[in-house]
Amino acid sequence: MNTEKKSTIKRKKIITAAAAVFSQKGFHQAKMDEIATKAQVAKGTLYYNFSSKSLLFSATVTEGMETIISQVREELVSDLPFSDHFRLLVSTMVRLHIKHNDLTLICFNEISSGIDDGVLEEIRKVRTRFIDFIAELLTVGQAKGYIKDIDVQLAAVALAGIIDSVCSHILLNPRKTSRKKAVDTLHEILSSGFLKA
Amino acid sequence: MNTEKKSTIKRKKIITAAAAVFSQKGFHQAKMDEIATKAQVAKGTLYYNFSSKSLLFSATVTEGMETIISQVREELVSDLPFSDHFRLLVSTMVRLHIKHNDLTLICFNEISSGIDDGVLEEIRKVRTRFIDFIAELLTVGQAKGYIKDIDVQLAAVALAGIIDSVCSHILLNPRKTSRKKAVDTLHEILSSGFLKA
Amino acid sequence: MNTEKKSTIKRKKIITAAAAVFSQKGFHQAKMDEIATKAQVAKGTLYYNFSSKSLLFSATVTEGMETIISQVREELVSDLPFSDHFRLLVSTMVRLHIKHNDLTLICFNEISSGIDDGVLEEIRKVRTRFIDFIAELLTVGQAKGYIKDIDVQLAAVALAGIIDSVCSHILLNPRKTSRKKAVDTLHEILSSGFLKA
Amino acid sequence: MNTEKKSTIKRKKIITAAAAVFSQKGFHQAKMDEIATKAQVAKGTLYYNFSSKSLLFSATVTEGMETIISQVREELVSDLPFSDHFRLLVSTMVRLHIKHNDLTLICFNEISSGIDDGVLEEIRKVRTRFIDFIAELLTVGQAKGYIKDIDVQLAAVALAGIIDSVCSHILLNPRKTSRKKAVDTLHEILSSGFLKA
DNA sequence: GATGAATGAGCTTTCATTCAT
DNA sequence: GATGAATGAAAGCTCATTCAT
Repeated sequence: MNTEKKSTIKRKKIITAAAAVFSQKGFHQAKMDEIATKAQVAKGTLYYNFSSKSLLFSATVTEGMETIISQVREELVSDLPFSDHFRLLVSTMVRLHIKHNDLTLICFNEISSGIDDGVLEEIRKVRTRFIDFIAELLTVGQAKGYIKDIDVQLAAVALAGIIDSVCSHILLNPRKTSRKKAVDTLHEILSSGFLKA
Repeated sequence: MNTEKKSTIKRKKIITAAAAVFSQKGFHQAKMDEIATKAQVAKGTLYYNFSSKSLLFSATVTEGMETIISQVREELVSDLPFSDHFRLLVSTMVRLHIKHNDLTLICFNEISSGIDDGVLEEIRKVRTRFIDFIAELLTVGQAKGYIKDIDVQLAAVALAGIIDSVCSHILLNPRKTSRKKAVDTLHEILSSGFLKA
Repeated sequence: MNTEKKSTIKRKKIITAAAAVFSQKGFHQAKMDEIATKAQVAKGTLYYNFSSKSLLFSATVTEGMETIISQVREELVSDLPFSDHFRLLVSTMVRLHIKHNDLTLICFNEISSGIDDGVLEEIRKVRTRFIDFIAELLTVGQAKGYIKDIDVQLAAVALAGIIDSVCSHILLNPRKTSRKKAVDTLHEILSSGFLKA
Repeated sequence: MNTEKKSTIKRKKIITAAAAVFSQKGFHQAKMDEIATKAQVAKGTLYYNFSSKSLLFSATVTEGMETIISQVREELVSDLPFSDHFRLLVSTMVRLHIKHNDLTLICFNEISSGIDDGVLEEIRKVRTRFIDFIAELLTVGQAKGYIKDIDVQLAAVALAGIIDSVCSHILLNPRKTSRKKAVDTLHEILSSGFLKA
């Protein structure tokens, strides 16, 4: 038991370090050396726990995204009337998106960059997993009669994209754009679109 | 005249090949050897025309995006009534986004991954340039009284993000999602939002 | 103990190989491949131990020169009367200069050729270190009343130069010039100059 | 005639530029591009006049050294009594050595650095030519009864080495060492050696 | 005679991965 | 389980040289 725990702790240290480095540098620019140093572990230990860089990346992303999804789920449990609930959804997603910027960056931007095909597939699954989760939320909204009768899958993709884009913009231009204003605008657009009634 | 044309032609061949390889493989996985082969020039010629991989990347993105912007501008000249015009805007952007998938992929996804700082800055400028262009279109719509009084900059970011996300989805799941349906859904969302009236 | 020794041994093998190749080919013409082959290690091992070619060069020169200096110092310990002692100094320097031709060649000839500035500075320090060592010997001679009252720094530079030049000449024309004759002539010149009394 | 002159002028411009660049950067670090730029000539023109970099180097050194030798010869014509004449020899050589530092640097320091064998041979000849010239001066001195009966060839090598070394030292430490003091010390050593009478 | 765009062999350096300890 | 010295394939980049104009 002790031994197993010890190794579990090391595994976590590695994943945490990996998440930080991967998100900061991107897959190809992240070096196993740096991850090992940051995790306070010898390089060999990385390979003892994950058989390749790609697999470490895969594990990092997958586990991280699971965490985010469960956090969103937790925070959305509420008894607010729907109009407030939709606003909460938007602001929660923005907050968590920014908080876990490392992972979302990886998950939404590093899709193309020439990683092992097998691993790429894994990353896509994670992304799909996230989209499905959003679609699920939208379906609930439709069932309750608040959300329009549109293709939830596509709508989820659109929602993820719009939030990712706006959050990245906030992080890149923190002076020009306040988070509150961003949430307001997002909420406005997502509620009733661009056009005047 | 002939000499000048010749060098221009070679430059273009290189840029074209670079766009293809960069978008397919991402910056770090794209190899100068492959670009050279695809452009049917010697590797040295790459460096004779662009002093580094980063600069070639930068030139590829910048020139490509300029092309896209001017194409959108061209296609949007029309005398349609506004409701149709907005639909045209959406469908045009989707079409061109998909057509120039190489460049949009690079431009919207390769922002983080450890490229030279100077070049990164350049890429950001290109992205900003595109956002500004969209914002400009939205401002015109506001002036004509069709578009809501929202922050155009943020709205442009949102618009770019939503289109990018949906187009990537179409390309990744060509069987599941037809382009027409995607445009319809996008138009619906962008016109009047997710919520029932 | 064993582990430490092993890495030390490899380091030494590399330095030895590097000294041979650098002196034979000069800094720019020396190839890391050749040094690796000669040291019987993989090229990566060179970089594992020395972070760049320049630094390997620097280490090679510095460590080598230290060795020479301590050898000269050892061999000069003697109780000979001064007149013999001065002859011993000259012949010892000639012998060691020729024996360690690799290093002296590097140290006195490769000063200009476009190496990293930082490393160049290091090489200059080594050279200065050697000159200072000679100056120290001359100062002792002055204290004992045998050596003229001249600027020891300049005299040391002159002494190093004359010996370097003559030794190179011997090595280049081994048939024409015997080492004994060279030492005799050097001793004559250094003792009482070119001019008749 | 006109055409020939024109090409001669270009040849000279190239040689001048080459001397500057080679001496500043050393053979391997000197780039044909830089020489062409400095000579205000297209790169092809370099190859039109000199079939390779090595040959350009060779020509540069040879022609330069010829110039120096004839300058020394000119300046040494004098009717001074010998004691003054020897001092003049030393100070003249120092002055010209420093003035033509480019060439002397090349000629005395770039001998080893992995240039084409054929060219290396050429450079050695130039060096020998210079040594022979000095030896010739010494022989005259011996004939006149002022210079000791030592091997003139070796003595010339020694003289060249000592002057090269001291001059380099002056150039490297211009603040610490005045040229006058250097000439005085050199003259003292070369006249009557290091030892007290 | 003169040019400069084009070439490609060859170099230094990086870094994921392995394996003896 | 854990380590880190050692590896070597692979990549970006340089630059002397060529040749069509």
